[in-house]
Amino acid sequence: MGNKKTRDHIIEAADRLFYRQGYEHTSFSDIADVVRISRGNFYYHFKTKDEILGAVIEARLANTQRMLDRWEAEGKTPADRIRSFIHILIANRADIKRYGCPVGTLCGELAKLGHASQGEANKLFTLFRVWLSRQFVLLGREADADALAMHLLARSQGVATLASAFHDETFIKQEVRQMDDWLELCTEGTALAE
Amino acid sequence: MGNKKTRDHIIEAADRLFYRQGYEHTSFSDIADVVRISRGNFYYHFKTKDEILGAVIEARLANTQRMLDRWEAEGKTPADRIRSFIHILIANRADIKRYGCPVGTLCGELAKLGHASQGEANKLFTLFRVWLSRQFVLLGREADADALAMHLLARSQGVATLASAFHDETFIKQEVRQMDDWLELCTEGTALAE
DNA sequence: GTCTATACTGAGATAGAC
DNA sequence: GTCTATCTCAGTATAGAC
Repeated sequence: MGNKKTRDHIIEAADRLFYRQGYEHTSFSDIADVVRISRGNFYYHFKTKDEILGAVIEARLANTQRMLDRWEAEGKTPADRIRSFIHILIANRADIKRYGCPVGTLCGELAKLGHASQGEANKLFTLFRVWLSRQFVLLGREADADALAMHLLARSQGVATLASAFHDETFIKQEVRQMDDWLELCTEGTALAE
Repeated sequence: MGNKKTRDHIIEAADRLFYRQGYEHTSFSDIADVVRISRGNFYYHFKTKDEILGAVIEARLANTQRMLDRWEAEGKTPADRIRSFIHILIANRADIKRYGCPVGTLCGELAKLGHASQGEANKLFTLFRVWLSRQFVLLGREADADALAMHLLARSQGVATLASAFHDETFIKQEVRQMDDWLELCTEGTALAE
């Protein structure tokens, strides 16, 4: 409908700013400055700030799903695909060091705010959880696939949190190596996870 | 100096509210309501909101140090002491499920705000890191003591983040069991961490 | 579809009486 | 040491011109 560009620009700018500064700490002016529109014009595209958040989460869900689909298509084995997940920590290490994980920090903030979009944001986690779980099933770990998925998610989150607190990229690489080793063990038969 | 009670009440209330609602989202009115004083009276005790945050972090640092000292005194072996750390996840699981880890979420928020007290808050992590590292040295893991400490810290953080997102206490217990097993392996000779 | 002007609210902060 | 009253400012949101 009409000009979709401005709306998309707003969502894109809001996405970045929410990640870097947090949702509550980001004002309309902040977004308007980036998009180069007036604050007034803003309300033509979104009636409230919550609405922007909704659109941002929606966009993130779509982008995440696309990424998972790509990993699914490109990875030859389930182990390869899980490694794609593990290695986003490396690919995004510069941002993670500065702003933490985009999913974890957003969900954390919305939880504290008691925000209505909490549930939607948590779906980002669910997307990864279900996808990883499926890969572990393909790996022959039907019995504990979901537990393994949650375990890996948790480790990634922890790495992001500490890397951010200590501004330490080396730590990320170190832990990624351990996760790779751990995955290796997972693929060898049906022994215990660790 | 004079009435120390009100000041302490303010710090205590602010501490709770910052944990549950986040620092930025907590207003003077929120704190004043809990302490049952007027907003005006507030400024007799603290000149700015940042000053309250400083006092809260100071109090948390002191409390954390006391807790570590207690663990040190009570734990017979280094492994026992490390287990004290791991098991705070169990002891505080109800709060963690609702509000995440008090250290991780505060440091995360201050990082996004670009707040001046970021460094002070991160000292909370350092307190745990150094203490854990010392325990691993006593365990005979001089070579990788700090890496093990960071690894354990990261896992705790990840568990707290996901437990909060999925409102899942069972997951906490499950992961704590795995961390106990992992610690067991650490104590057996000088093999690889995992 | 974009702008300017403006209303309204809540938050941090100050002044001064008691 | 605590209160009420008040100031200032930033942020969300609206109205209406262009």
